[in-house]
Formats: sequence, C-alpha cells, structure tokens
Amino acid sequence: MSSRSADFAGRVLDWYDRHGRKDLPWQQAVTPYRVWVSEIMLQQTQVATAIPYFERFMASYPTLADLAEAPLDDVLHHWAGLGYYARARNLHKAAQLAVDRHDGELPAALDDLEALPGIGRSTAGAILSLGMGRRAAILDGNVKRVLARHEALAGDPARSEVLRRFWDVAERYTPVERTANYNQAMMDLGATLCTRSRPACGICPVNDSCRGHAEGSPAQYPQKQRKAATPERATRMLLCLNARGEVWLRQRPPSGLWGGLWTFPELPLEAGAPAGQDWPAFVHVFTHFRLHIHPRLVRGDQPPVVPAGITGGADAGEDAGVNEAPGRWVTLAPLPALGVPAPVQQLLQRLQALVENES
DNA sequence: AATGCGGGGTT
DNA sequence: AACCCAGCATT
Repeated sequence: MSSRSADFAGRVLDWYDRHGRKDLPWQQAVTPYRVWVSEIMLQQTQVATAIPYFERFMASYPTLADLAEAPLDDVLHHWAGLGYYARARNLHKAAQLAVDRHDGELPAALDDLEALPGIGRSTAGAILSLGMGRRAAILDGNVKRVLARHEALAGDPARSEVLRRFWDVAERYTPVERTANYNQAMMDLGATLCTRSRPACGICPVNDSCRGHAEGSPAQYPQKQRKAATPERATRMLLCLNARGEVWLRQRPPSGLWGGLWTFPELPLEAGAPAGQDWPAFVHVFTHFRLHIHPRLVRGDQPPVVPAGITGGADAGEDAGVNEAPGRWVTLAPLPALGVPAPVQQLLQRLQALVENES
C-alpha cells in the first residue's frame, strides 16, 4: 500500500462514524437478500426514487423464497415506473436459480454471485460486503467519482482500459476491517459531499491527499463521455375501449424495450389505423431517443385488427410479432397487477377518468 | 469495445 | 435542456 493511501480508509471510516447514512431502509434488518434487492433497484437509480419501491417490494416478498415463487407479472407490476425492466426479470430469475442451485440462499463467493443474472462485479461486491460482512470492493458511480478525483484519474471510465485502473484503485483502498462501513461511506461521500458539480472539498475527510483538489478543478473528474443527439421516434397507441369499460393490452416480448410489460397495440403513424378519437400527442423521453406518442381512442368490442407485418413504433428494432403477442381485455377499475410502463400508466388513468364520467 | 436499456431528480 | 444516477447484458 502506498504511503498516500496508508490512512485513506481510516479517514473515510472516521467520517462515516460522524456523518455517514445509517437509516436507509436496506440498512435495517440487514440480510443478503435485502441488500441484493436494494442494489438491483439502485442500479442507475437515485436513492430517493428507489426507497418507496423497496418498501413495497419487501412487503410483498419478505424472503428470497417469496420472490422465487411469485408470478413474473406480479414482480413486474412492483417494478412498474422504475425503469430498466430487465432488472426485475433478472432478479426474479436469479431468485429461482438461488433456490435451485444454492439451497435458497445467495452464494457467498464472488464468482457464484456474478453468475446470477443482473449481478455484476460491483453489485456482487456490495452484496458480499454490505450483506455478508466480507471484504469486497465496489465501484458504483459514487465511488468512481470519489476515486477519480482523489487519484486524478483521467480518461473516460466507459473505456475498459480506464475502468480497469478504477477497479485497481478501488481494490487497493478497500480495507480488510469494517469493509461494509467503508463501502457505505464511499457511496455517502459521493452522494452528499463529493457531488458531481460543486464538491464540498472544504469539509472532505480526504481533501489533503486529493490530487483533483490540489489541481484546483476536481469537478473535471471523472471525464464525461460525449453524448450524441437523441433521435426522435413516433408511434400511435390504440386505446381500445369496449362497452364493459375494459381496454385491450398486449404483453411485449420478454427482452428489449419495455420487455415483458403490457402496452397498448401500436402502429406507425403512416400505417392504416382504425377510426377513432385522437388524443393530444405527448413526448416520452428515453435515455437514447425521444418517443412521440399519439394516442387514439377506439371504441368496440373486438380486439384491434393489426395488419400482419406491421411493427410497433416504440421499438424500431422489434419483430413483426409484437402486435400479435398475447393480449387480453383488462378492467380499468381496478387495474390488474400487471407491469405497465409510465406513459401507458398515464393513459390508463385518463381512461379511468373517462369511464368514470360516463357511468 | 461499444451500445441498449427507463424514469426521474438536479443544476 | 443537459446531465446523470448504488450498472449490467448483449453484441
């Protein structure tokens, strides 16, 4: 260990004892399962957003066995609105694998954890350290930012060679003792003090050894990757409403955009669509494109007939089979426990209000 | 090695 | 309006 890093962990741990977060839901009644669920929810998701989802999830699935036995639709329903739905599918699948392969427990080896779907190196390290008291390094966005600044690590972390250097530093600094508190402290430092813009270097416990601070511009680390302009796409969603006040939803294929979730039938704007009442179009923003949604209310007691070979508009790459995927009439009040993406949920609520007014 | 994958909070 | 968040899987 280099002389610069000799007491790095010690200073971080002292800071944690005084200022670290200790009241997060997954820090109470700690089990590997609870830590695992929290880590999956927190991938690319801010703490405040994940908390209510975590509480509802744990109320419904208190144990790993409960999750493994639950229907996937029910799990996706709990995930609806949180995004990155492959996380929910992988979580459910991994719970079943843990029952089959590991006697219903999460394995305590890094390799075995990483073999489970949805668990990568950082999440495996978090489960081991925070949930099992083992020594393991993590490297999430917070740790990446703290280390990039402290070491003045240049280069885009998206590049594998740069990422390897980040992991080397993370492993080197991770202490043998109190690993859980150290890892939690590093995330707390990144979230509350070493923030993306305007870091509070004046009160940072490791400012005296921080190269980024010494250079005078810590905010330049880590290097941000350039982002291409987001393309625009458009789709027409058919809001098919029958006389019983039910709407027609279909389940999307298990992988890809909104995988496994239930949505309205979709058509490209230029395709021939059933007659109906057009609702105002609105934009839904994804990470990699903007989707213009044109809803059309179509009344009738037959499911929509979508010409063969016409693909949906939301996912430009999806197969022609999407609109022929399993569909069903669903009641609006109450809405069944199905996973529904955010813009579809908005439309369902407006349909609910419409039917409510008419009855 | 680069890209796909949601939704929402922060600045 | 840009940026990015307790990343991982896929290609």
